[in-house]
Amino acid sequence: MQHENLVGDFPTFPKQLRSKQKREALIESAKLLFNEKGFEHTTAKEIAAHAKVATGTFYRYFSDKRQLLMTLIDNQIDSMMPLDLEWKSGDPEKLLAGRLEMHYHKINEKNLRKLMPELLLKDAELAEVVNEAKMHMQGKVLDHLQTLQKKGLMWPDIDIETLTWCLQSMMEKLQNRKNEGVSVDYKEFAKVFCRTLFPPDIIEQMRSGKIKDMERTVNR
Amino acid sequence: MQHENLVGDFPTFPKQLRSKQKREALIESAKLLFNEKGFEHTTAKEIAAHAKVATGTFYRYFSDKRQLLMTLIDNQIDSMMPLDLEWKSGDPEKLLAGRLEMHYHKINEKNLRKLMPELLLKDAELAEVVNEAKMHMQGKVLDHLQTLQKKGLMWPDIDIETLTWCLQSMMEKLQNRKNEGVSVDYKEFAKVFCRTLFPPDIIEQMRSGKIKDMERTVNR
Amino acid sequence: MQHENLVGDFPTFPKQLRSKQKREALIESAKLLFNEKGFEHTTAKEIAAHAKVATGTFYRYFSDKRQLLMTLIDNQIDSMMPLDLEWKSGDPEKLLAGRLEMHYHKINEKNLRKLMPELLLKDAELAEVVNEAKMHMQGKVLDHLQTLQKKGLMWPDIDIETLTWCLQSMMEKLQNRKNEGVSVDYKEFAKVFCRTLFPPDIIEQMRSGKIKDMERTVNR
Amino acid sequence: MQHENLVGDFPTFPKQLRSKQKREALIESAKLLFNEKGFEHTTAKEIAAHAKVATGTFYRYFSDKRQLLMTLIDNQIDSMMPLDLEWKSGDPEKLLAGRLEMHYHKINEKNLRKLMPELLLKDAELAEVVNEAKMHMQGKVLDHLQTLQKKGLMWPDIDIETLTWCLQSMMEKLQNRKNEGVSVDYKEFAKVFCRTLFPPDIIEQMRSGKIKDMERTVNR
DNA sequence: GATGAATGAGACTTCATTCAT
DNA sequence: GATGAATGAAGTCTCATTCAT
Repeated sequence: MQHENLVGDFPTFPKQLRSKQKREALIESAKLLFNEKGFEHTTAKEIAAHAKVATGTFYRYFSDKRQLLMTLIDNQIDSMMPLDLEWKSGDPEKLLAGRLEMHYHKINEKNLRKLMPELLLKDAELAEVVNEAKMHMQGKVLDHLQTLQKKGLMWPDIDIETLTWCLQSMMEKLQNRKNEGVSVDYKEFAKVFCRTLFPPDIIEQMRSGKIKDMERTVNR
Repeated sequence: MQHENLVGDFPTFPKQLRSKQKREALIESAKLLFNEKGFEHTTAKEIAAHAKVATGTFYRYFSDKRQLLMTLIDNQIDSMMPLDLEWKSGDPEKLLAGRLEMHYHKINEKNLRKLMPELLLKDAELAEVVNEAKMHMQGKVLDHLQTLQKKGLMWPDIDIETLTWCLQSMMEKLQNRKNEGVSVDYKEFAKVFCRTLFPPDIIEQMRSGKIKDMERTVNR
Repeated sequence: MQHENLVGDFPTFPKQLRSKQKREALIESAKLLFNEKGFEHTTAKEIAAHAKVATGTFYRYFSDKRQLLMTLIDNQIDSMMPLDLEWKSGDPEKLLAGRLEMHYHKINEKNLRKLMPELLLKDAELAEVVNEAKMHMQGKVLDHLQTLQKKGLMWPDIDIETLTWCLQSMMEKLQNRKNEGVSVDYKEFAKVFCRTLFPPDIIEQMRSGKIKDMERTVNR
Repeated sequence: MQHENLVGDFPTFPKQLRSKQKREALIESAKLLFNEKGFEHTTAKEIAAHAKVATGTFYRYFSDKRQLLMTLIDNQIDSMMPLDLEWKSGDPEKLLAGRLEMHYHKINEKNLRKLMPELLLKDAELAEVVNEAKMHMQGKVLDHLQTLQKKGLMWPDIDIETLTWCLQSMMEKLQNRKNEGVSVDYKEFAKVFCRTLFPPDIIEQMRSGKIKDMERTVNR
């Protein structure tokens, strides 16, 4: 039969495809609803309904609500990428402002937003997963700052770990702020961040192009 | 007997006293359990049991769990006092380090800890209460920094609101960190904060005593 | 002391008096509240509060809520007196209208009103008490009507028991109606009742005074 | 097989069927238990247990106990149809006796019995629903009696509204009586009702066939 | 696989009754 | 006796999860 041939063109995929779509729909719905009403106040039934599948179907794809949350967080962790801190020559404040904007743009596309805070406090396994990811990022940022410090581009007497932590804290808070719907002027934040990171003379030099290739130059 | 008379002056409010104690016990238990397992995962029954009273007694003192939380937060809000920023002459980093230590010491005595994050996102009334408090504090800090900026003690080209926000963010995060049990080296944080606030030459002048009475000096 | 003498005039009564007053207050409050919100929806605490005594005091005077209800009903039963059916000469409709009015006036002074219906259905003991009272009244009415029938004043072929029951039913319903606040025109009801009781020629005779002493006369 | 096709025409709505059955079971259980122990003393859990479903299932079909009661009453209201009063020629007492019997037979098949009295007094919405139904019926009866009065078949000087109310009251009481399990001799009641409605000469005429078609005759 | 009705444990809350003061 | 805080059993209702179709 012709019909069968037509169908045959997608031999076994349709099922798997539909499956994947349902899974995705569930994840999307969960993300949306968790953000809107919080994990505890979102019911499995609601998620299923929003994803236009039956309640029972929920449990075909996820062993339980918690597991769905885990999945969500797994997805999100990628988005918790560290801020790109590859300094190029030029005005560091402008550069950073641009980086910040892009960073948050990327993040907010797949953000779990307000979800995590309380949850992490109660679920050891969850907390560990997230923490590991944070550590990893923190490490990357740390490396960078250390390099910069070695090159003499940063305050020499500041503890890099503390600084890293401060940076990340502000980044997280900034993200919260965005989540709350407050518009953010990246330029101003970049200014503050730069003051925290670099001594004023270095900023001046960077701005005037005297420090061209920050990756290699050490000129103090 | 005279003693009896003396005692008689506080005509033994046993009921009221015990009442207050029970109320306190409930509050303490709630604080503990909320922090341990989170608001949603703590039941009224548990709180009552932990406070060694009957379930019904819980409802004598609080209309429900949420109201108890409100009480907790009310208590805590006082502790969300802004950091004391009255700059005296002397090394600003040392000064700030001392202030930070004292600030967090005070706060942590009555801390709600990990409680709030998720909750605030969903409960409009709650959020408002807390937000108002935050606004108030932010206002105080803002005033201070504005004064300092006018006196020419701070970076002249930085947006004070942004700066205030950054400071407060870091303060909050620092508190979180303490809550997580990580020990904090206030000195290092003070250093970072000072870099963010003051240009290096000013710090130098403060340190060397050239700026003696920061409250009165205006050297623009 | 004079004062003691004055007081002494009511040597031990005051306590008992106050006691009685509290008891009465409780009963009154219960009557009021039961009528307003129903037995089940009235709490012991409310009754006590309304009577301006402590909750515990309630249980000094009544072993429990149910017992208070029993007391209420005991009081009320007296008021379930049968309608006075002593026929005098004169217009029977006018006579009956007056009797009806007085009857309901007396009843409504101490009425439990809407209370009983459902309650009686569930509490065997309660039901029995009330039923007994009803029987007793029914008996009285029955006697009267039988006498009237023997005298030939009533429809001769009607079953007196059925008639009695009908009368009482209407009386009860009439009371309900009053309780619901509907104003009642006793004259009209009297007319209907009379038609039910007496053949038209008898009514005519009664009206014209031909039947003078209904207690003794039999003139058919 | 043909049979299978035939069955296929009612494509076996097993879910919906079972659903309906559960709903019915709940309603039946509620009716039974409400009558047995009263509304307030019956718990949702009990109803569910009696209907052999889980507690939660109760709440699938009814938002709460009260709503179930509403349903019950809705069902019952149909049965509160007014007594059929279409008079045909013949002995009016016999006719009425037959009508009464049939009327109560129909009603008692789906009776809520002792349920309503107290409930109606407290639940405004409930009371309204029932009252409306009553009004409607009262209206029908009223119309009939008015017609009869205009035709000169009834006591001319009696207020039809009062009479209607009396009739309905007795009807309701009669129903109560049946509910209490007392057997009822409809003949006797019919006799009383007829005396209340019709003057004796009319009854005589009806009986002797002089008033043949009561729907058309007007002998004023 | 999909469906959604069914389940029942457990959270929340009320209130009759007791009891220490 | 009086008080009213305390008790805890019991009712209401929700929702994560299962399971028959």
